[in-house]
Amino acid sequence: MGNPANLEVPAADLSSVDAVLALVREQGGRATPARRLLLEVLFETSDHSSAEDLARAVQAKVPDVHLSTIYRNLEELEGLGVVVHTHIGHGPATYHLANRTHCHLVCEECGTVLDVPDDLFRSLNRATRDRFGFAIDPRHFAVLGLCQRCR
Amino acid sequence: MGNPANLEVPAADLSSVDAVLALVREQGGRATPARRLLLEVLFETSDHSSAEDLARAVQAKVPDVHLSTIYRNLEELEGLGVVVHTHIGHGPATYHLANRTHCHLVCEECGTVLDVPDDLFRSLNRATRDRFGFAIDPRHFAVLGLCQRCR
DNA sequence: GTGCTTGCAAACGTTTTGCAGACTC
DNA sequence: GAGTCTGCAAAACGTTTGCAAGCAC
Repeated sequence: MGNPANLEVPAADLSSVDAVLALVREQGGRATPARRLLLEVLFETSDHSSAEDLARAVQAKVPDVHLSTIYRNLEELEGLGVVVHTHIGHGPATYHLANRTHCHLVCEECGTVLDVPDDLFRSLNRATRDRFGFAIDPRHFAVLGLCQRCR
Repeated sequence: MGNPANLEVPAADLSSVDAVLALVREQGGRATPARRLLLEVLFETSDHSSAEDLARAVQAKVPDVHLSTIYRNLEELEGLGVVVHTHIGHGPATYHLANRTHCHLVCEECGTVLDVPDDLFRSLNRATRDRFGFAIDPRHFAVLGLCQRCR
């Protein structure tokens, strides 16, 4: 209610890999090695990882997990509210655990990514809502511009 | 100065196709048929056109202009400050004459695109500038969210 | 054993690039 | 004639999909 972002995803239990796998099983899914490995990597990683990055990290543990499996699992986990993806300017989408989401400012010049709190967008959200009935989701797409150094 | 957006592009003379072609020639470029046709289409079109859309419109006049030529010319014209491109959610980039730029709100659910005035972003720009030294460019990427109907 | 999941290969949509010939100035 | 621009084909990029075999339950 006081939340400026609209999150359609239900809040899932993200306390551990096993908790997520239990949720997966509850929904009729299976606890496969590939899925567990991907979750382990997601729990270990904190920065902005593309599907390719995640695949590399998983493959460092078990080599023959295919990139398409990573994509399919990310999609599944996103539907469960476990994972969220963000588009950071050009280039590939990045994926995080849903409880680590935040907004991004990306420099068009040097590509620097600034992680910023949601509350920055509160007044924009109020304005778009009042004037257009539009509720922004500032986490899904980054906002581009010029960072301090490049201006 | 009172402009919330930072436009690196110099203000080009966009009064007519010929004015732009004169500018192109000034920069050592040439006034080719393909380039003239693309400019004509850009002057005639007002809505959000992808490179493919523009190619189709050009090809309706002269069939054998290739899509790669459209891309190359759009890139050139963008460097000259004549054209600007915007990313509207997923899907292809859209191109406009630089003097017709504006900001976009895009519904994640139904895809509706709302054209909105720059001044909506003024307070966000102030906040990112004060707190992070970051000057947003709200025209380059659309802001996603949920429109009135889909909420 | 049912049926979800996987690896692989191949396609996808958008954009970029290498090249030889054609055109503008 | 110098150098830009073109069409074409092919590649690049991130992502999705079809399929038969493989695994979780």
